[in-house]
Amino acid sequence: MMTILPQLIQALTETIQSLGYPEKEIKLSPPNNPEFGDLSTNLPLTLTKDLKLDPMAIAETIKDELNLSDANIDAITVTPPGFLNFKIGNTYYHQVLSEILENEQYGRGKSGEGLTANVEFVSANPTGPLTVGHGRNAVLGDTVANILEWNGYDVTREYYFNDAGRQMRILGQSVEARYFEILGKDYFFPEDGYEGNYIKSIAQTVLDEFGDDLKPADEQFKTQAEKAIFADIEKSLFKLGIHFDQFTNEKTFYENGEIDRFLEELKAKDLIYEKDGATWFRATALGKEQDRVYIKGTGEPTYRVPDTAYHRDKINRNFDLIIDVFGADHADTYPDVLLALDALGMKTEHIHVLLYQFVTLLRGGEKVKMSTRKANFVTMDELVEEVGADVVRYFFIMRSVNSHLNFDLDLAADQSEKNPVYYLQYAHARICNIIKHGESTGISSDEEAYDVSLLVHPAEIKLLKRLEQFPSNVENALDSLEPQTIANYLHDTANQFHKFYSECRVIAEDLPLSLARLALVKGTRTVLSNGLSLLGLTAPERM
RNA sequence: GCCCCGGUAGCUCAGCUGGAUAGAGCAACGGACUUCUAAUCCGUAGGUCACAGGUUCGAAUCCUGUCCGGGGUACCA
Repeated sequence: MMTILPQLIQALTETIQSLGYPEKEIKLSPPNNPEFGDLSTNLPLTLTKDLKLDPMAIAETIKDELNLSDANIDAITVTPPGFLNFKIGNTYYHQVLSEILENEQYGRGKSGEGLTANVEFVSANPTGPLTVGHGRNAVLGDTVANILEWNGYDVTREYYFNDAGRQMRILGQSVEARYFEILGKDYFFPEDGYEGNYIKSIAQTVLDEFGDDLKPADEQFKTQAEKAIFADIEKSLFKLGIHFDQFTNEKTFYENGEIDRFLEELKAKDLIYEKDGATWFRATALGKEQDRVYIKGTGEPTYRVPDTAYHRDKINRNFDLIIDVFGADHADTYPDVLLALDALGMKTEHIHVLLYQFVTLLRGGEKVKMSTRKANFVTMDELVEEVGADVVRYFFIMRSVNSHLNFDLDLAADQSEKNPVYYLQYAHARICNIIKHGESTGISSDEEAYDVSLLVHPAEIKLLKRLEQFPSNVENALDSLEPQTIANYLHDTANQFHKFYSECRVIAEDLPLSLARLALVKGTRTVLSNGLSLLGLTAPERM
């Protein structure tokens, strides 16, 4: 079936050509006011200047010249100051419904077919449990990966971590201190050490497994801490329905020589120099305001170095699309990474950074200050335990990444029955119940012929119009990488369904109408269920 | 100082690649269940889209400036 939008654009293009008008990009969009029809274009307004004519007159001329006999257009109108409006015939929407019912995967796009994508997200170092702060990253990354997959991409979900740096060293020392504390021996708790109780239980585990004669600075303190914490992190992610295809360790790039090689190459381009006992990256030579330290006086590289080597590695793995999900605190660092890669002649245009603003947790109306080190945080596990994975995912995905997110714990927990995610799921559950009810009374559109053209009630048509927009909505989410648009779409669709439900009885005396409405209800279920699964939410059959 | 993000209803936020009368949820008020699920629907009330200029036929949306909040500007990540 031909979608109506390209059909209209083509007809308009041909018309302005035959009229000898200059070529313009043609935009068609649904007007706010339904009285103006289903699609409107400002084309006449954009032509006003070139033609030096009244836009209303241009609109009338185009209208008269348009040949839309093949399309399902019921009416074309012209409204001030110069809009051209199209009213789409119900037949078109009836065809859309038939299409949905033939295709369980309605809305799936093909633009990523044959392409690969890498989505790097979470990437929290294993120094403690995942906090709510990591939750936004995790849900965002996983949802974007879902969207890419749904559009045909072969997606690798990747978690990058660092177990060679300062944070991890202090983690090991923290465990070591608790170990000797348990043994009643002298111990040294590091400045900036990790204070959480989980450190003590890791120390106890080390004691149980390795005995009481470990010496200070034994590797096992750090190794066991990392192992235990990583196991917890993976468990927490699993509860949110998130899994990773690959974990990449920063250490790899030291061991395989990539970092040395990378530094050598920059040096060959005179982008590396020594000053004040440190090694610097000459970013100013590439247009930046200041140079950056690459290797500290202590001999330890700064995080930019392995990060850059890691990104080079991702580029070399030949993904068609590379996505990094970072918190706002990384806003200033990734440009340096890209800069160094550009300087080495690597292509970076296919790297997209998804930068999200921070989450503020509210409890009892108060901001909850969080620090992993101080163990003063709300973990993802606690949150998921309290409100459930669906609510957590929906809360994190329903807002734009550019917005600071206030997560009110009391609201999420206490008023969970009024949570918007239930609104969507309830629509799905209602649908399932209607279908079940139909079957119990011997009415099923699976078994009997139905006639979609019986759907003419305004509530039915409005719902159909929503369903028709699902594919373009998904496409839009893919292009913009803004998953909240899908959440918004689903909310509107559920709203249209609930209205339909309250106005139109599905299973009723009129058998042909019942069957047609049952078909509409099933089409709605397909859209809701596909949309919910894109967001990683469950689609319950009962609530 | 400079850079990034935000400022829209009482609260949390959509809408922002310029369109026609600015929306939702929560909170408030008033209606609708002998009916396929009332976790729903209908209605009322609620706005100087931070402020000031500019561009345009048209600005919440684009540009400039100011103010406020968050983040960054580390030899932390």
